[in-house]
Amino acid sequence: MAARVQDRAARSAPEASPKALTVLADPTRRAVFERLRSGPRSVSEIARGMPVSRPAVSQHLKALKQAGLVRDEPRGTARIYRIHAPALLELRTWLDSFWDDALGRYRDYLEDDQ
Amino acid sequence: MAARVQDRAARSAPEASPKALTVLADPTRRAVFERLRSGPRSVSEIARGMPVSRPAVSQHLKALKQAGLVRDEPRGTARIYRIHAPALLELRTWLDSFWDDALGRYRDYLEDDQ
DNA sequence: CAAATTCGTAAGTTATCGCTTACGGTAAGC
DNA sequence: GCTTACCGTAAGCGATAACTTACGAATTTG
Repeated sequence: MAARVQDRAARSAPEASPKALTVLADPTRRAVFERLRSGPRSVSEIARGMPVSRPAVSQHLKALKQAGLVRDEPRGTARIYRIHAPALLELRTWLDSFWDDALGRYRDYLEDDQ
Repeated sequence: MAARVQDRAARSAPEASPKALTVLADPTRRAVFERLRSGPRSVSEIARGMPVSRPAVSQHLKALKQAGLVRDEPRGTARIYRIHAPALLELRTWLDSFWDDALGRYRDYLEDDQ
């Protein structure tokens, strides 16, 4: 079991944490992002029924785009936004590597407590 | 393939997004959290070599604790902090459900482009 | 018991962030 | 061609958040 701890330590990679974490912190921006979960939407469609103005939604979409979380595409005068999966994978990878270390140490912690 | 899309839509759960997301947004606080990745540490040990003061680290630890991401334990005059894995699982679950929808739609998007 | 170490919190300051209103630019409809 | 719809950005404002310094509480050490 000492070997297990050593393995985890070796796996602790000096990995950069994704920008997605910073961007997804704001609740309103998260709501915008989650509206794209069921499929591509235009800006007006996203803003419809939200407690903030349409320009505010545009600003959130800009931030999401810069973080690589969404892609946009013109469609007449409208602009269609969709979730860009690869950025989500990056976040997932970061969390997974973290999860490996944390869970293992958590098991050790519980065993020691026993 | 229409059935696949339908399955994904049915799996779209009205799930609350974890507080961990808000707390892990700040880069400095993320650095504090990542210092606990290799094992439990005292506050002074965490603050050593960081660009912010020790009280700042204490404040970050307080936020992490309120989000359930860390647990603390007195040890003489010191206080030992460690990562609390279950909160990490909650974040992982949120991301996973998101991932299912996004990845499927991303595949559809690429196929349509083909 | 006194000195030293470790830590949390309060108070105050500064910078950043999210929002609104206002405006201009572009494409579709009549 | 003129109007309408849709969108991005600039400017300005208010609120929040992160940081520093200062202080006091709790524990160990000599």
